[in-house]
Amino acid sequence: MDNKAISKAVINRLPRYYRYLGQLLDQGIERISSGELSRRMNVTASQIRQDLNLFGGFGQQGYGYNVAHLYEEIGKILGLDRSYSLIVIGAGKLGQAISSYFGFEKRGFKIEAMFDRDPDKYGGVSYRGTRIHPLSDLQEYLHDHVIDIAVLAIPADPARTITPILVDGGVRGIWNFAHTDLEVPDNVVVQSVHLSESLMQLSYKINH
Amino acid sequence: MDNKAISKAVINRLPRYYRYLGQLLDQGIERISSGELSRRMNVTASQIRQDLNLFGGFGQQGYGYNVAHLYEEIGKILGLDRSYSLIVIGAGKLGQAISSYFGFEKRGFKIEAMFDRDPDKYGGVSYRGTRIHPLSDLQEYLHDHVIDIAVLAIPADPARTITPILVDGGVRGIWNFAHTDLEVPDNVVVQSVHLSESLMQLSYKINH
DNA sequence: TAGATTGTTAATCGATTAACAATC
DNA sequence: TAGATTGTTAATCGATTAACAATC
Repeated sequence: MDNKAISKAVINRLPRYYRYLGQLLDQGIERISSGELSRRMNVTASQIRQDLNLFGGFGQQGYGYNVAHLYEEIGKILGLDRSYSLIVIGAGKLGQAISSYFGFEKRGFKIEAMFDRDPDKYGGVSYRGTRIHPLSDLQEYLHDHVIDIAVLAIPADPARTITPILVDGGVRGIWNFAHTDLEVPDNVVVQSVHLSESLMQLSYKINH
Repeated sequence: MDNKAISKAVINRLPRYYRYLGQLLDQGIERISSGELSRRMNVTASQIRQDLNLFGGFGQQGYGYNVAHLYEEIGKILGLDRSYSLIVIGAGKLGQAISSYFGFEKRGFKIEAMFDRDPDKYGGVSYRGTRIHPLSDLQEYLHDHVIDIAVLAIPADPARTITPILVDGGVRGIWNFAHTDLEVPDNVVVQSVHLSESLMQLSYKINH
């Protein structure tokens, strides 16, 4: 699947291809050329062909790309052909927002449990009865359950404190919403969403 | 302030510099060399010097950079030396999470109002008494108030529908959490946070 | 002054775009 | 077949890193 080395830039673009292909699929469009997709996505056709070709010949000369096939293949590359078990650390508003977002579950990201320092405070907030455990039970929980991804929806300091517990507990990936970088060993990946940095980039753009 | 052209890559890094400098400031550290900062941030010293030099000589040979001064200057470049009026469209969990995040207000991002198709549903959810208006009042509201930034915490379809109302209403920037691209004229900027794409990037990394 | 460290140029690396032969 | 469009190489562009003279 990953014959040639895939650059970070391409990986960042893949989910957007996936989104547009999903839309085309919904519209009942069967095939698409790099030129037409280029017009819709506002990227060059050349880049589309370069990107897609990294994964092997999905296209066909004179025809273009089969939407359904390409959608499925990109889904596979992104790892969306399997499911993931998640826990959410932090049952505040952000943790609730993530837990209650239906779209993630649809894609195979299943939230198994939530954790909070103060689980009583958030009685009944979670979605579909996901239980909120006390944070002190985290280590034991990870000992008893196989968890692929932990979502950190807590402040920076506790996020740094909890990270080693997650790593020791066998978590493979951390989706980090805390305003801090995290140190993890090579076998664990971190994907950060720094909301305040995104907002600063917006304010920069407004002023320039 | 912006003598030389500033690349997108540098802008994306600025908030991270700002965060680290803020930490140094909290730790009472007065000066920092590009070498020491490089060690802490895991980037090359060369890149730090290149980046910071775009904005004019903040450093001093043989000394390094004055933390407080550099922090302030980067804040100015990011537009954090002024305040912004915001509205949040969508009073669901995500809209609530954003509205109730105290850090934004501290940085001068002031949430003036929230809007929802169904404002009664979310009675009393907002932070510090920010009022939730019916979405049907949006146009009139924007006529009567100067709003810098609109936050879109709603699904893709309504986000596309509402965008022209925001643009006509004089909004300067849109912080977009909807899973869609938005079309806006040149005088309006869009900063998107595509959470589902971020999660897909994480799943890609876990599998490769 | 001597040492440290920046500012800045040059070299390298990587990513994007252009072009066109291959081929469906 | 002729036309369309990919796959892929080469050219360009941009971003990062290395190196070192300038200078505090």
